[in-house]
Amino acid sequence: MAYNSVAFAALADPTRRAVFERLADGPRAVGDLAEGLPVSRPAVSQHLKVLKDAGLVTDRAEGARRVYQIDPQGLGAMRAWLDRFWTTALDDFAAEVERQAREQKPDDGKDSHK
Amino acid sequence: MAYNSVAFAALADPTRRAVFERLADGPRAVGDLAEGLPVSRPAVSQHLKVLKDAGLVTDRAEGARRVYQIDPQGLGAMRAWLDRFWTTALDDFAAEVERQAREQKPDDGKDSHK
DNA sequence: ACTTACGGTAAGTCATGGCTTACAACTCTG
DNA sequence: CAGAGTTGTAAGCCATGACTTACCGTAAGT
Repeated sequence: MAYNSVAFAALADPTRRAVFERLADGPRAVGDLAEGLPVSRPAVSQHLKVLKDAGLVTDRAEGARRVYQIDPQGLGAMRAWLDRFWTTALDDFAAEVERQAREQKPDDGKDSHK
Repeated sequence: MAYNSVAFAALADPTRRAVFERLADGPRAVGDLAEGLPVSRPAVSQHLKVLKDAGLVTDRAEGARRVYQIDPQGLGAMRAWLDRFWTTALDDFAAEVERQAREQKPDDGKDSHK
């Protein structure tokens, strides 16, 4: 419930989004994620902690390595939050278009014959 | 296209999300939005600029006042971005559950030898 | 034209957080 | 057991950004 509040902050950082996008190809270990990214491995480790706290990824031990993968939980919370505004946004947008149309031709009575 | 990159950063801030949520009730003016929030009016104005640049709100002049409302554009971009990971996340999650189940009872027929 | 209301912008302060290097803990291999 | 490989954490530096007050432009009312 309180997940989305941290989730948006988690995905706000470009580097963190890059890490998250890499996880879209499937589960990966930390060092594997780090190489190719323009930041150090500890930085990636810190980013993964933030993503984990946001409920966006999960981690499991695999020998000496630690494998991370995308967690549907945080993702679902964000989708739900956005959907709360989706219909409202569309309604407001439609109303705005209508408003502008009335502004364009104020002579309109009731029936526009063409 | 490049909208979602700024959109997540825009919704990362709690105050900005509060402003955005207030807009869910319908279009409002700046001063109207400001009162009730724990920050000054210029702060709200700055937040609205960020939300506007992110394609999350639109503004129109209404006399001396400026009315803001939610814009479907940025919202749609975010939904699209999240949906790219949604199916992947569910697949990975299902695979993880399956993996843990195999770990619990290694006598299963699939790969019982090690 | 003067005054009031509304809102965007500039300048400056201060906390947040992203990055680095250094170090500690843990696992596997020889 | 020793050494290499893999990862999390601590400490410190520094850029970003959220907030404030002060100011300016614009629009309506008298």
